[in-house]
Amino acid sequence: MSIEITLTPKEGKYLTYIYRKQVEGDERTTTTGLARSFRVNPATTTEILQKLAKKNLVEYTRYYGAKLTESGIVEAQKLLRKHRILEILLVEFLSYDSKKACEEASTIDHHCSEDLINAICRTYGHPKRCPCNKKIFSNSECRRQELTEKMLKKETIGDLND
Amino acid sequence: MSIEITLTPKEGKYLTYIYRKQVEGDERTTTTGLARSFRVNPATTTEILQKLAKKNLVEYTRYYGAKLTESGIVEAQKLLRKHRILEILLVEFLSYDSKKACEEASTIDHHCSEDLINAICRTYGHPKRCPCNKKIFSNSECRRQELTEKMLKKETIGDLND
DNA sequence: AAGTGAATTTAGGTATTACTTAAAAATGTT
DNA sequence: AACATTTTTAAGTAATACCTAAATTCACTT
Repeated sequence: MSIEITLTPKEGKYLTYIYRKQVEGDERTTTTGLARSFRVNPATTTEILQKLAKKNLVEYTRYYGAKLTESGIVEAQKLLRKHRILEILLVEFLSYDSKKACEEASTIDHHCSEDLINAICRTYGHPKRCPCNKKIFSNSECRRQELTEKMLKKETIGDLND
Repeated sequence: MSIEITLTPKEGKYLTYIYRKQVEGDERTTTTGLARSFRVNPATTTEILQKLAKKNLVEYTRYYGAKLTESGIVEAQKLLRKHRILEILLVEFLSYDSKKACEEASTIDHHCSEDLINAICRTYGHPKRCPCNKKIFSNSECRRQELTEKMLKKETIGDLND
């Protein structure tokens, strides 16, 4: 198994912010850009970028900015998947409008286990898009769990017929 | 409006623990009892009890123990409501077994807004019991929100008929 | 190429949460 | 009243997430 990556909530938020910037075509994310978005002092941003760099999630160049590494991209996509799957639950099942759904999802996404997200994902048939039409990245584990579930059901049915 | 009560996640867990003890008939909760349950040093427990006392949620007597105040009971019930409503979602909608549901609910209950909990509560028709049959405390705000929702719907229909 | 102004980083600091150990104090039990 | 146990206090640690002020680097202009 690969080495565990642990992220604090804020680190996660920075990571997904950088990811979104990158998707929009920005080669790098600057300290000031982050500082403005998160309404914090640039010094705070520098600190978090350094932590993300130490965890090998961003390639950080002093005085220049940061871009995600390969595993940074993977982590960001995992987090965005959590966020977007939650949005689906909120909109589809609880009738949230997509803006409120996004806000609420933001406060809990980091705390939700992958298991929970996968359970929602399976319930909605592995959706490919969130309510605002952004991509949801597929998760092989999630599909594997579904197969396991089905096999268990078959076994149970078998037992009943014994 | 009443003064805001803010609780850290751990303070919340201590509060609901004391509540449960009280329901079971225990007049007081001791430092050692808490320390054993949370697997921490008794000194840690003392500290948290003092903080809860400062927030007027427990009546804490040195060397004796703690019991909830009126507002402590209210807060504990709010937290337990969150926890139990989440359990319903996990069990009913996502097919969790009740043990796993409890574990997962514990990791997110504190972070869920009252709005989110109310939305789930309304979806399930203001359930009175969680999957393990524990009481879910009713919330007047939650029912009020439902009435508002219905009135908005009526208005919309009215508009269409204009 | 040097100077300047803006962006960025470093250094040092604060507050909060949640824990620890060790020593002091209170309790209750015989 | 003495002693063992429980509990508290005091002091300290580590992590998170901020800050200010000063130093550094960059980028642009002249």
